[in-house]
Amino acid sequence: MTTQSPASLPKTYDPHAVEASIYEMWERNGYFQPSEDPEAAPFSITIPPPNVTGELHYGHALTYSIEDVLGRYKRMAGFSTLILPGTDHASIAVHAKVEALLASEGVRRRFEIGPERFLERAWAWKERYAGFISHQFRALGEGYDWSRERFTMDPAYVRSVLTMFVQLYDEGYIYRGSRVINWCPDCQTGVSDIEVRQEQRTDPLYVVRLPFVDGSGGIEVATVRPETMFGDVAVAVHPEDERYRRVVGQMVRHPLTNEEIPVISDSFVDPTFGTGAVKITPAHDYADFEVGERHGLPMPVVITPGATMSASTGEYAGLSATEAREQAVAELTQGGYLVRQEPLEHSVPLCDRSGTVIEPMLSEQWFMRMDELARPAIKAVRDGRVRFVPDRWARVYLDWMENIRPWNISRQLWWGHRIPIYYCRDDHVTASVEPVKSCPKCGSTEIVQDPDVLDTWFSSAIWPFATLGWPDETADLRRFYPTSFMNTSSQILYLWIARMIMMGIHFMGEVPFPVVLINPTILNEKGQRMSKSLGTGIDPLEIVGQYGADAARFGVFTAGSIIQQEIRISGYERADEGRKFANKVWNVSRFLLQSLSSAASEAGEQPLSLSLPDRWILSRLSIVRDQVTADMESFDLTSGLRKLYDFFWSEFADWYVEFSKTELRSDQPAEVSTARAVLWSVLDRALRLLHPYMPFITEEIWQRLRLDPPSHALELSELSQPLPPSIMVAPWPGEGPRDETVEDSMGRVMEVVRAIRNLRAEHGVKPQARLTAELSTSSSESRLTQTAGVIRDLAGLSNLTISKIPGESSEDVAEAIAGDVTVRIPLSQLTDVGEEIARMSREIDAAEGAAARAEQLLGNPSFVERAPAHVVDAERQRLERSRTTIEQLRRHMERLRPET
RNA sequence: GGGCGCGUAGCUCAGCUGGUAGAGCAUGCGGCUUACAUCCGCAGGGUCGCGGGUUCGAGUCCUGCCGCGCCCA
Repeated sequence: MTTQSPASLPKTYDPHAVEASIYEMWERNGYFQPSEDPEAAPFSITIPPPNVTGELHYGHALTYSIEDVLGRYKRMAGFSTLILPGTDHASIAVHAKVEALLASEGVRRRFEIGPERFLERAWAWKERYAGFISHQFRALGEGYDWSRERFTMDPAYVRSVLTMFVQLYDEGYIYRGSRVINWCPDCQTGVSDIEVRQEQRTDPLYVVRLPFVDGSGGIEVATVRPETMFGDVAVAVHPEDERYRRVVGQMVRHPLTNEEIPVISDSFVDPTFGTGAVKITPAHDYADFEVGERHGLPMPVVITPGATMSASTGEYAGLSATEAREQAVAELTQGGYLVRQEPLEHSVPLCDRSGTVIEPMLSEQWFMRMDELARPAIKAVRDGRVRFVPDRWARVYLDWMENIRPWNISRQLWWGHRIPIYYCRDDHVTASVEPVKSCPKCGSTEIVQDPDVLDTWFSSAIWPFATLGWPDETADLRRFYPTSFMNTSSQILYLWIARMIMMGIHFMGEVPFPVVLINPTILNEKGQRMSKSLGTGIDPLEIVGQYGADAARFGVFTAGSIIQQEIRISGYERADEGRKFANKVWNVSRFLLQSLSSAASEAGEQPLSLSLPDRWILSRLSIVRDQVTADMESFDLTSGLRKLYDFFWSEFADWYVEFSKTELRSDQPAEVSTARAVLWSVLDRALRLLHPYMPFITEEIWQRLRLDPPSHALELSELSQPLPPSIMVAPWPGEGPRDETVEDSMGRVMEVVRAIRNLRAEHGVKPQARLTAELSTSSSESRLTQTAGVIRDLAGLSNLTISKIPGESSEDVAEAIAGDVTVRIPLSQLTDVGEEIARMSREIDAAEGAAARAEQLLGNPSFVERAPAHVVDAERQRLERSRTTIEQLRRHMERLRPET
């Protein structure tokens, strides 16, 4: 951070010169840590932990900046604020990365080097990449408490996970069982249902005839996977299907295995699909597995974890599934069993992680019973103890929760939390957080631990309290649980949000957070979901490097509403807009600091004497303050930032700063010192409002601003000496004065200025030319006389006269009407009469249009009768004003015309 | 098949409980006006996807279609 004299600001804001040192200053002073003040209410967020191997893309900048904006706002508003950062160990993702690395070294499978060496490599990988994410967070300005950073494989966190497992095991929620699971042959592990995505494909459907053993014909079944026929144990038909009623109970001879299998009836069969008869392969199909269970059928596994045919398939053994399929089709054709084949559009399960086709496979795994745990979590959302923003997501959550299925929590991987289950030689099972040395049942010391690890999402389910120290009753846990807010993408609503709510209630007795903001999916300019691994992501550091962190944040908040389902980031236009905005803020501040430090500031103590423009900007700021505060509370962060943008640029810079130039030149010392105080305090308050969004530039300017507030400025800003050391810990601006009359008056003054500018532009008057103008109004002229100076300066006038009623002009004039004010400028100062007449008729056309519309509305009796009084009244006034305008302009044109 | 979101100016998007359509970028004209040319002033540009309906009045509510996307089965 620079500490030179306030007046020596460079002409252009350079984010890169200041950002790193400002962040370092915040962190060094401990501003990211929660205040110890026992009076301060807590506000806490445990950030959604990114994958430790991943890098953040620009979409993440939205998620994580939302947390930072809320955190900074709440901190300023007096809360003891904790934003706790961390990363997730991402079992499968790390496996994929490390195995790719090993492959490049010629190691084809992790099994070749064994778990110990593999884990060494995994830790090395983690160490190398973990720092990168925190670097990205810092570069974006996220004010997280790094002293409390957590990783899901930290020793303390591991203990939390094992404690969780053992308790759930002891309570009977976790059990070992054989079920058909989603096996990924590429990742070499099972994955849960929600880590599988469906893809529509068209494949040949083979219709195969299975002959009855008694020679009385056969039954036709259809399959897209003939290679699984080695695992067929039955043929099923619908119990009410008349076509097959007689054959239920008969045996058919399987053409590939030559074994006899029964025809059974089960109502799961869809009689309208295919032939209405289906082969049952319990070990390799989810639905067939359930049929197999219901009917007590054998469940032979015929495909190996490596996706090759198992030894039991005879000459097929060792073939890949594809090879086996071709060979089986050939054999069936040859034997005359293949009746026909036809194309079928169906959905194929793919591994979310690797994209490989999932092999449904009977396997022994650890499962968790979810229905009972889901019940209170459903209730919590129904009661509103957890609220979704936007609220439509509550239904998506409830739909899933109400149909929840057992969760396969074991993974055949090495990187992760090893399942704390120990077996002795006699297969006694012990669950224990601490390593088991001897079997508690038989005393055997031949103990082996279960080889599998837990699903990563199992460990993230306790993130909101494990990070705070659970199962220990830490001070942080007492103070900051439940947390205050959670936000994430819709994609992990089931994987993570639902499970956190269930586990929070189960272990802590309270929901983990009252609000879940589902932020929009960020798409790139082609409309693809932004993802580093798909190569569709933009590195936020690239944006920060090009435009600065504040601009990068501005870009992500203004690209679309954060309430939407998706936001498309097309190019860097919004970040560029943010960069320009930052420069605008910078230059307004630069002007102000120069004005404050100019020689005239030695004018001595003067009382405050607020002019109309002063009162106007103070009132405008009060309104913006209230709106931004409301937007923060309702999480409409896009709206809040837009309002600040408009205020800074279109009101403060474009109008008030220009007004103040006139006031600062005044020969009245009180006027000068008041303008200074107002400038200072408006900038101060506006910077504080903007700080959560654009933390760096606001800090950089505020550090200079705080050095030397002009007299009376602090009372307008509700601050007192000594000023806070950083804008981060300065108070959130309180309510301020609002005055509608003042806003209305200034609105009319601005309208007059615009009218004159418009007149000048349409007559092609050079900007340097100074004109004389005459203003007249039928209503009170005091606001015009009060602001004559600023009107003159802003409209480029050398002379300005103000009168009560428009009189007759002694010379030809151009005329414009701004509300109840008539503006006249002698035509001799403008280009020509023809131009003025053309302009007039355009004006008259516009006024006639407005009048016609109002007339039509007012001519409708039901409008006058039924519309609210103020709407009708507004139309009447509009009509009257338009008519006056038309009349006046017509008269004016009459006078001009004879001379043309 | 069920659910959800989107379709507004050339482009990207705002438009809360219904009351004469806005911003940024782009475009045209004029300007280095001592904070800013990363700027200033002025201007042009929209049958708010299409059809019905409710209403005095609909971009905003209801309904049906069309197109794009996401989620679930």
